Amino acid sequence: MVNSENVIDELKKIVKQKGLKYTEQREVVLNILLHADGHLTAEEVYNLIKTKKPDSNIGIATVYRALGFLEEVNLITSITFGTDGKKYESNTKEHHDHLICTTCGKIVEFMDDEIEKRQDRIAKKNKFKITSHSMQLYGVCESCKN
Amino acid sequence: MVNSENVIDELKKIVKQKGLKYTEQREVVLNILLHADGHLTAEEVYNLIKTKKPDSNIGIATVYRALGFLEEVNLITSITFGTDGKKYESNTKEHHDHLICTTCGKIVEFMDDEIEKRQDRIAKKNKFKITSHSMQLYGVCESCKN
DNA sequence: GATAAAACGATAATGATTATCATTGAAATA
DNA sequence: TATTTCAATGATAATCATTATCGTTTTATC
Repeated sequence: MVNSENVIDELKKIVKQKGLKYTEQREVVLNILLHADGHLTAEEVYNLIKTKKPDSNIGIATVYRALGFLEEVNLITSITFGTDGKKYESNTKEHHDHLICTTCGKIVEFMDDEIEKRQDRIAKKNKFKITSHSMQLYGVCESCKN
Repeated sequence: MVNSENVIDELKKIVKQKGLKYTEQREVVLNILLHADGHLTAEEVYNLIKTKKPDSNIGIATVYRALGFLEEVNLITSITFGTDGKKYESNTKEHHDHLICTTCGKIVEFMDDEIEKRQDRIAKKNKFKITSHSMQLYGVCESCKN
């Protein structure tokens, strides 16, 4: 588990290394994801910024750009499911997969070492060099079963 | 492994059971997916129908409706990845997951019983009733490594 | 401070998907 | 078989998420 400051430093390092310019907007977007636990759409990130920093004049396009950039440099991750577009979360948490209730939208995160190991083995067998993976179990949670 | 006729019969049964009306269009869409091996977008299904049955006057909206319906009744499955929308495949094949090359788009299908078992266990532990799952490993395939 | 290029905000454009609506056609019934 | 009803269709407008454009603003370098 990494703390926020380290991640911001990481961002600064990456930006410098790529010869790009450091802007507050990317930092703000990353910060939102660092502190919101859960999975946010671009729209949700945008609205949170508007709420938390009413004076900041960030545009929705910049949010999309920042999210794209942050994902590209691997500081955040996206998953797509359901109907409301890509959802993002920061990469400071341990890696995990998702159990999703298709009725209420509740998301439970889990991790299983054995599954991870088997995934690696399968990739190796097929001569793939794995960069990431995504796994979702869909179903109905206990409180929605009734 | 099921043959096409059985699946068409299955469709007929479902439609009747739901008190709906049987139409050629849904059958045509299902047939396309039964015979195309691979994963097709709605657009691709539409174009294939246009090619294979130039006289058929099917509309793109109907293709979307048919795909939605067929997925709902579990005759086909969709996965979403990359940038060109939902992709569909028929459910006549054995269940499997996907290994996707992010460079050339190649898809390798695989199945691992141990992973499946573990998924069930995880669901049970969290008191979810699983309806489906989706798992993708992303990476670079052998021929793209160079 | 001057300069160049990156990044921005506003917003138009795009592309996939969904909704609308008048018309067609399947199937139950007379 | 003709009638009736309502699901389904085709055409297309509308929507929604995302991306591209473009003139302006910032950042980093000199």
